[in-house]
Amino acid sequence: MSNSNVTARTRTNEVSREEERESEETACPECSGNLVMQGAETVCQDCGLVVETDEIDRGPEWRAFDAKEKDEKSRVGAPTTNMMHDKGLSTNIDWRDKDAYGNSLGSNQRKKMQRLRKWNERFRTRDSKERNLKQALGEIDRMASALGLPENVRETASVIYRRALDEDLLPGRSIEGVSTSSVYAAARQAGVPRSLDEITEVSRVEKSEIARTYRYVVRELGLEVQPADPESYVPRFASDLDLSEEAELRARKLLQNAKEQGVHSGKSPVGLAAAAVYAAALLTNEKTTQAAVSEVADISEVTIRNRYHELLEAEQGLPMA
DNA sequence: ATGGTTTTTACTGCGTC
DNA sequence: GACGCGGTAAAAACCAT
Repeated sequence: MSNSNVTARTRTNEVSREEERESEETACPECSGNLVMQGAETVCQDCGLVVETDEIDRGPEWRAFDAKEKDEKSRVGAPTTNMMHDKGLSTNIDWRDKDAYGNSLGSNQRKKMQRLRKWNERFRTRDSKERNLKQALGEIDRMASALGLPENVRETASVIYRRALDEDLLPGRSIEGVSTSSVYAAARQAGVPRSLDEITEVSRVEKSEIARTYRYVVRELGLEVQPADPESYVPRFASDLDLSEEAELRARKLLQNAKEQGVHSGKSPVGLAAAAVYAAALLTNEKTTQAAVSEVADISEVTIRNRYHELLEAEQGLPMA
């Protein structure tokens, strides 16, 4: 250690100690975004709020006046660094089978060292997974709030991601892609689906990759995601279009009806929902255009037309509900 | 890769305000 | 004339094989 480390520094005051304890929470108090260290400051990744400026002083609290005194008073190792994910605190075991004096080890010792290396490596990769997870969770949170998804969806998305990580599904796939897929799957499982297009809007990866990764994750994890229920899109579309409760109910009926008759197999759920909403608006004499529905549902007008004809036809076949 | 199905794009004609 | 709506043909996207 160099002599410059020996300079006296003031002790950390009580206030910053208090802050330190509180900042163990990694969420930003303002927007609950991720916190990151930038030099001596802890700032929020999302809103830029500076949470903590008063960094703990990690220098020695004593002074030494010569090398001998320093050796006596020193009781710590290398300074911590932010450049390594674990701040340089993890253990490294040399690959050489030599002891501290450079002598070769006996065969028993060699075996022991091999075992130690193995385990040390295992714990270290666990650390890297933790870090990976942190980043992914931040992403999941960001996307979920951008999509207006409730807390429990983020929860399940995190669980899915964790499982993917545990099953070693990550190698070869981007963190982004997998976390996006987790959000997509979680939203569907929770009955508040978002279309792939909507997901793609807020993700940093392309649609094709999301779809591919999503399929992969679902398959490998044996996730049970039934095809999205068109009905679950209805409330959102209806409220986006300022339609009445009545219209919303009407749309649901239309869909249930269609479901019983099996008209909807193979058609995109979003298209069905959009068509039902449009048809319902018509039936309740509320003002909407195909263009408007197409807008909020991200579905072409043509598809809406085709679907809503089918819906009405199905309605004819059955007694009015 | 291929073929079948669904969705989208682009365009056209009709009626209404 | 612009707008909403309906229809069509061809292209594109998607899916299972």
